[in-house]
Amino acid sequence: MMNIKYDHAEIEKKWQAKWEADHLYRSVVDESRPKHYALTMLPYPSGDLHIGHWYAMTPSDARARFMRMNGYNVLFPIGFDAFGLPAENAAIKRGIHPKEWTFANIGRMREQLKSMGAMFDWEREAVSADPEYYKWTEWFFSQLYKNGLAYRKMSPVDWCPQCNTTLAREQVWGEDRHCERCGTPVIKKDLDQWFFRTTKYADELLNFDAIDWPERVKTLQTNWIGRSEGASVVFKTETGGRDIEVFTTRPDTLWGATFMVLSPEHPLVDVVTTADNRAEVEAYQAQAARQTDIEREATDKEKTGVFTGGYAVNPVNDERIPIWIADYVLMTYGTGAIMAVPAHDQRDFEFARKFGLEVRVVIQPDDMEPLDGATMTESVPAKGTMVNSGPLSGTPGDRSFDRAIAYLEEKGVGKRAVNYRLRDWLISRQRYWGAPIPMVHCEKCGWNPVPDDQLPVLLPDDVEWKPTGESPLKLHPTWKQAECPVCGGEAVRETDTMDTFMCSSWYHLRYLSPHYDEGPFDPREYDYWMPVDTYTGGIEHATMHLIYTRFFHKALRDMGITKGPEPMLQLHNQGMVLGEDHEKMSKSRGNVIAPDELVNRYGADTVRAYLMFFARWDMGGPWNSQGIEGSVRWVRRVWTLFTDPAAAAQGGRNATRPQADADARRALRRKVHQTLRSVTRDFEKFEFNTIISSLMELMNEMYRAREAGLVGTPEWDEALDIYLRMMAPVAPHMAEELWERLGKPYSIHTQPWPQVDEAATVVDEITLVVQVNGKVRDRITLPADADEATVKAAALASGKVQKFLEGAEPRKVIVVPKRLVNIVI
RNA sequence: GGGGACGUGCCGGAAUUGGCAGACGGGCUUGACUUAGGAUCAAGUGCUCUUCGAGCGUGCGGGUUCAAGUCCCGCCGUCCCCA
Repeated sequence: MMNIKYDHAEIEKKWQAKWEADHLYRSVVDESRPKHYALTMLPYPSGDLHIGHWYAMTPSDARARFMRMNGYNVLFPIGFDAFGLPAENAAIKRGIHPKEWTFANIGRMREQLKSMGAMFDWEREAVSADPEYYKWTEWFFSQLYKNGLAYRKMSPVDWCPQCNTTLAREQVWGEDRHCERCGTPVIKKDLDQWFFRTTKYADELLNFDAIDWPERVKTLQTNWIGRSEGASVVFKTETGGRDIEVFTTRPDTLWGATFMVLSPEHPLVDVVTTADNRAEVEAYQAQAARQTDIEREATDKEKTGVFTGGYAVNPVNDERIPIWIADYVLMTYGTGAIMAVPAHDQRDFEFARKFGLEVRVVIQPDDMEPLDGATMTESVPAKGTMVNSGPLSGTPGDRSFDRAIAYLEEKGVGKRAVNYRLRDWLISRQRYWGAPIPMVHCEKCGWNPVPDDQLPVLLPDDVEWKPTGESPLKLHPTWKQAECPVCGGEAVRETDTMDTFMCSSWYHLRYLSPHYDEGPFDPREYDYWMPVDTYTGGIEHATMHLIYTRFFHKALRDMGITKGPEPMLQLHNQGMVLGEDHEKMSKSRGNVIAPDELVNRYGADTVRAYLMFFARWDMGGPWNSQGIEGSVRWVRRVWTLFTDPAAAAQGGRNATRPQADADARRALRRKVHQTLRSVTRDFEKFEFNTIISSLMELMNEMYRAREAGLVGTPEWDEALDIYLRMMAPVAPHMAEELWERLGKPYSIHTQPWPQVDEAATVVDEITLVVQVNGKVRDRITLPADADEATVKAAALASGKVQKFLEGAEPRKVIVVPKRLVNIVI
């Protein structure tokens, strides 16, 4: 008697233990087989595994398993992005050391991850907070520094007063410019900080030729980098003798520049401001500093500003134009100064009208009435023929841009220029729990990197936790003391640590050889496994991690450390699992779904199946605790079908049923191979929800086949075999158990993916829809190879069709082979 | 204000890319088996009309086409990114 009961806890425990003991998921370099590097974004060890982790990882795992069954040597590693602020906050709040907190969380999450039954190669686990890992994070910093890609600069940076640290531009979100992590609005601070020269790679980062990534991500990155072409133009000032450089995308409007506007923070404000205007200017600067960038730039806001008293000279016509300051000009875009062309820029126009400045038309669009600066009620930003523009007057709109630049270059007052919105990556963090920046400062020799043989600069364990806003490293009595690597004298360590995005920019490389100590990775492993073939994770990293990691790869490539144009060839983003209330899950809303409870109750296989089934993976959607019953039933019914196949046959009327006929057997085989075809295609395309529906359909068909007495036929046996192989990536434990019970060789996960027998999928009879004027009126069954004339005749012969024709002669008959006939009258 | 995504039964979602709208699942209704049912099995389930049959139906309004959820134009709504 077979075991009828499906005990998921026992089965999952049994196979997880066996797989681990057998190293079933160990991936090693094997030149004889094609490789496939499947990577899922590494988790932050926050404490507990979230359903979102399951949603990101288990379909990725299923895909990796599918690739493995398709003959690839698959690497599917996992690790932890273990540095970061929450650990430190826990330390401040509860007095637990960040290291202790982090590694305890990792221990718990490791077990939770194992309950997924994923094919992670745990022997490659990498933890970014481990010294054997961050040694190399530091080493990469030194490499970037030595190659001129890391530099220190005093600049106004975004500071989160809650987290007490600076943030990269990418970590500042939303209209109110809040901290990505805690939601607190950021403020500006002038600080000496370390930056990476990401802007050097701006153009290359805009090139996506070598990668197959979602359009959405490419668009986000393109917009983020924000390349615009134009000209940089130098305006001489009358006072102070220093020049103001501006960037403009409209050099063709230069003759219409009737004033200049500096950002209130612009360094030349002090220089150009006259004594009479100084008080007013300083008052305005103070007021602007209190506003957020968004408030300042809001287009519906009344324009404000003050005159500095200073004048500049428009280089194209030598006219004297006043210099104003206004908060709508931001220091962070371009040069922090603009030439104002009110006739052709709306913000400049509003400003000019408010303060009574001249509006001078220099562009006349061909399809508009002649413009008049004195009376126009809004700016005209369209291109058009240049007018009132000295020697360039009359230049048509399609040539104005290039001619204006040529003129500037000829006169030596400006040149073609490209501006990027992308900033250099600010990586300094004034916190303890991060990879130390391996730099020391000596009074005599300045900043120098810690020599490689002294890496890693270890974080001290004995630090004080005070919510002072200062890094504990700064307060440590001895840690800062160092020896200057150049002169051997006394030097001071950098106490800032690195942004954790630095750690995650190269974790895919550390997985290759997590314990290798002659370099960040073993080159043999690199040559075999890299690049990553499929990368999966959330879209929220589009302008952060995914830009950083591309930059990192390219910078390293130029140093000869990595190879190839890109680190990750294909990217797939999963959506988000929402709460049952259709809202984003959060503790405060109380709509969080805990995967551990689900696994206890239903088993990992069922949870995996439901996560793949309930929504399109790239879209995500609301959790439904009622809906998971569908997956529960599917798993259970499959179990019953396999463990009790003869029940129906033995149990009653079916016992007396004659042997199934050839048609039924052929129909079963057809359904099996049709399902195999669509499941294979859907796995290739990461369309998991339709994989599960196809498997459900086939199961329903197999139940009918069982009723029809097909158990024991070769077609039935083939169906069982193929069914389990298709199911193995989705429900690995149950598939393995049933595979064993069928007496097949261990392990199902090393079996080849079945091949579609196209001949078996061929149908010999098809049902055609017959429409009259596009409305379905009848269905006719014909041989699949019936020719058009036969189809037409059969359609017209239909009694129902005749009724609708009412004797009329068809004007047209359209035959779509194997689909329908449309009779037009 | 600019860019992008989305809008399909009561609900989650399918639709081979212009060819039977609503696959698969949840829920619900009815029935069977049961001491019992939040188990299992079977049937039904877009809306409207009187059943047969027909009409209508993929956010709204137009268009192209023999044929539109799918393509085009204009709106409305939701969400995201950038200003």
